[in-house]
Amino acid sequence: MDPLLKIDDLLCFSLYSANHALTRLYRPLLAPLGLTYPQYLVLVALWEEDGQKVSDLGQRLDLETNTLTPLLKRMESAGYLSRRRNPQDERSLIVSLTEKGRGLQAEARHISTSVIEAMGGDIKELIELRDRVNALRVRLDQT
Amino acid sequence: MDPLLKIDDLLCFSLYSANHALTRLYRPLLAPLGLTYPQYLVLVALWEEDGQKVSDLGQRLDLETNTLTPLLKRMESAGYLSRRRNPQDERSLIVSLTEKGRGLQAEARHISTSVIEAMGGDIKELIELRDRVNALRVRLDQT
DNA sequence: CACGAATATATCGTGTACGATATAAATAGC
DNA sequence: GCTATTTATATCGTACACGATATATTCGTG
Repeated sequence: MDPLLKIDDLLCFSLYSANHALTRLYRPLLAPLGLTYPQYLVLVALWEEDGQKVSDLGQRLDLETNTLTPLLKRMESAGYLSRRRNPQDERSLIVSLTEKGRGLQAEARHISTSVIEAMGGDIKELIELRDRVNALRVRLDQT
Repeated sequence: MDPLLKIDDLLCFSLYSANHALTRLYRPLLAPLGLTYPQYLVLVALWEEDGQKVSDLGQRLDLETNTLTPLLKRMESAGYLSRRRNPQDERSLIVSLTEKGRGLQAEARHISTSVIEAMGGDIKELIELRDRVNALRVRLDQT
């Protein structure tokens, strides 16, 4: 049988499944903050640069507005960010951190540490894997 | 700033995003067959071993019944598989391929080829990446 | 300046994911 | 052989993901 047609042989399955495993790892770490894993990624993006447009976040996270709009509304309800129309262009929406949203960054350091530890702790190895997976992602997006 | 707190620096994000990119790659390939990517993975698992219990599939694919039950019902409606109670133990459900479901395996070879090509085509490199990602997944599942 | 095209976000429908809970069948102890 | 427990699947509620479509704002061209 084609060796690439067994479930454990598929790179696509290993990525699919590793992503699930990561979500499961993050869940209990983020639950106390009332955050999901995609919401956490939004926070990371905003900590890196506050006041982004929805389309900026979409580009950074590779998500469409049909995913982001309801997600951002939930985060707004939870008090982590604000959504305001851009006065320069009323079509676009500026997403900004609240004080509460900025404050979570301190907690996040602890989460990062836990995740890296669960992944094995070898930073050099993790960075190499990250770069390879990122390279694959870029290649796939070009298609 | 902590270099592991920038969105592009997170291994978790690269996996999350590569998984999305893969789903997008598979979508147009699977759409003509009326299949989603997780449904395709179920077929791959059944091509490898037909007549598995729902719990076997769950273990192989790392999914719960709350995900699999509706997914398998949709695939049954589409005529790709049958769901029958195990006569030896009426609690469990045996999932078996129909003729139609088995027949898709020929088409899958073409899909596999397209995907590998989109990934860059270097099988050796892909296998190495797969093994590394799988090792990470195993480590995460142990936690 | 009018109006069609382009842009930015929002809405809708379907399909995963998964925690929590429910239901039904089998098993273990007594 | 009867009941408590365990096991296997199913159901429910919430939250992504995303194709398709809608709405509102801006831009471009005559």
